[in-house]
Amino acid sequence: MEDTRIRLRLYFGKRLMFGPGKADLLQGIDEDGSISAAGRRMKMSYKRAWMLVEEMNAAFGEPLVESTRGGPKGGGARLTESGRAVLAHYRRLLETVAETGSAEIGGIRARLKDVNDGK
Amino acid sequence: MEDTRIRLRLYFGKRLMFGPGKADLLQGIDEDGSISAAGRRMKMSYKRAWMLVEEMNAAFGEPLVESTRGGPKGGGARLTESGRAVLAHYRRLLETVAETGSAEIGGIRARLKDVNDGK
DNA sequence: CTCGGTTATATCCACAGGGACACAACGCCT
DNA sequence: AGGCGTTGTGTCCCTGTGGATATAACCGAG
Repeated sequence: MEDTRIRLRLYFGKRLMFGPGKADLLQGIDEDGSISAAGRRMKMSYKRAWMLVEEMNAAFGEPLVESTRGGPKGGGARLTESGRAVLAHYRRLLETVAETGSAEIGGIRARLKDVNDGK
Repeated sequence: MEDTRIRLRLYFGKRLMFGPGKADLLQGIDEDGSISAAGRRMKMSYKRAWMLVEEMNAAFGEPLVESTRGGPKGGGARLTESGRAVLAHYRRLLETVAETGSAEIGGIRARLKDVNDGK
């Protein structure tokens, strides 16, 4: 039952798509305080991580990630209030989908081969 | 408001992912009665269309698409009852998500730049 | 018995996306 | 002043995903 994963992407015009990758990256930055550290942890090249951040910051009214260069630890990055809000919205959206969609998802799942839900 | 599109993919184990591409293809086959016609219409190579069909048929207990070769019109394909059911479940799932998720989606959307929602 | 249009399948190849790598800029701390 | 670790940016190259293409099998219609 729990090997069913949902991936949900939002497309706003052609400007931005927000999905699992960006969400995880935001969370990683929030936890690690660093773009590169978050990228390493999720096995994403720094270039890619940085591109995603830039894309988000460009698409939203105020940036979701603030970064600083230099300093004691070389620099770092952290989520803005807006960044945390967007991430929270996305997380809650996924929860809602998992709940309200369970019937339809179950309907599809029931027709799958290999009904190893026993146990 | 309506330029927000939702793409939702379901992953069952590592066996199958069902998403917009396969759903549209199923619908196309249902309407056209042909894999190649459906593929052409949605600008998908026959190879790709056929691969998707094979993947689905292999993953589900009973095939979603039945196909025949030869005959008056060369052959054709049509959805099984199971295929129509899966497609219907997926469509309804998307509707449910759009409804129950509108609050959270709106929350994200509100923070986007270029607030051109004024008509 | 050939024609037509489709399913089914294999081979080859172009191309974009992303990774690896290199390097500059930055600023605090010792 | 120099070092450190990060952000920021460019360049090259590899890979694998899918497109293009070719061909066989199929079968009723005319």
